Amino acid sequence: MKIKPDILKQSGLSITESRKKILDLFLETDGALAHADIEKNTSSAFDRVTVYRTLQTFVEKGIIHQIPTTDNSVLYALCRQNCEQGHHHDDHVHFICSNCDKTICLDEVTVPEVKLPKNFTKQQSAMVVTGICEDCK
Amino acid sequence: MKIKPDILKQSGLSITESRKKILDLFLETDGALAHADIEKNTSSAFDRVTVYRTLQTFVEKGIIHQIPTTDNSVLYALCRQNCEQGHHHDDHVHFICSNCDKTICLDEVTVPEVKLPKNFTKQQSAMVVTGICEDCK
DNA sequence: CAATTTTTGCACTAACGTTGCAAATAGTTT
DNA sequence: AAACTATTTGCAACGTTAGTGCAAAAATTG
Repeated sequence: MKIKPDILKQSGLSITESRKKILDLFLETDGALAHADIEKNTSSAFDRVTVYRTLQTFVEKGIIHQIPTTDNSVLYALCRQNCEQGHHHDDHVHFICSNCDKTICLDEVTVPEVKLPKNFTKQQSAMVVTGICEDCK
Repeated sequence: MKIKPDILKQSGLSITESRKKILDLFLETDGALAHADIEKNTSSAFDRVTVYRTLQTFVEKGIIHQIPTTDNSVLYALCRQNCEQGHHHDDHVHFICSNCDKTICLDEVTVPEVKLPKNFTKQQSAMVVTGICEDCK
């Protein structure tokens, strides 16, 4: 398990209550978190705006990444593995359970390469699989 | 090119001005459309609410599908190929151009299969690639 | 073309996200 | 450790986006 202040310090961020708490939440949580989840889980200890700004900052610094969804919600997740030192791999597959609605980073499953049509250049790719997770089976 | 009334009729929908117009838009457009694009392109001929409801209905009936994004916007697209008779394939890759911001359905590029960890069951999968499209090259 | 069903538009409400600015907190210097 | 500087936070206000109930209008049915 990583030590929170380290993650923040390595990213050149001041260490504040909200950042520690929100980072904590990510470290404790299996799946991905939506803005609303964070507000709920911090029992509104912080202002909505702070949460927005913290998430924004974390994304900029590469601490968390965003997960695409089809339902107008933005999800954020921390990569567990191989993402220690600032540079960030979010090339793994995300899994959304249609039963419990949790979003899980499948760190072991890498997004496969696809052959794009001529004259298309790839920068990034993301993959989301929906289905039933191991807990709901 | 498909004939609009047919698509509507086949889905068991009444044929109305708004539905024809919005369906038209999708048939004319290369890429995906956001709610806002539709309002703009119909020059506000219809109420916002009508647009929302029309899109909802189209998704339910499998005429259009939603595209996952990371930026809190919902995009809708019509499948060009192999989606005639009600049943719907949205198993192709979506491409978002980081230059012109258009979202394009790569109907020819199928989402590759991935091997999920034990006890995960797949229902659907989606893949989004960002990069530079053929027009911006 | 009249009766029934469906769809539309309006008004209202709710949720989400952003910005400016003053107060508070964290980092830095001596 | 105190004083200074820089950063971050919370509040208030604002704007946009999305959803609902209900009466009017349009479409379908016979």
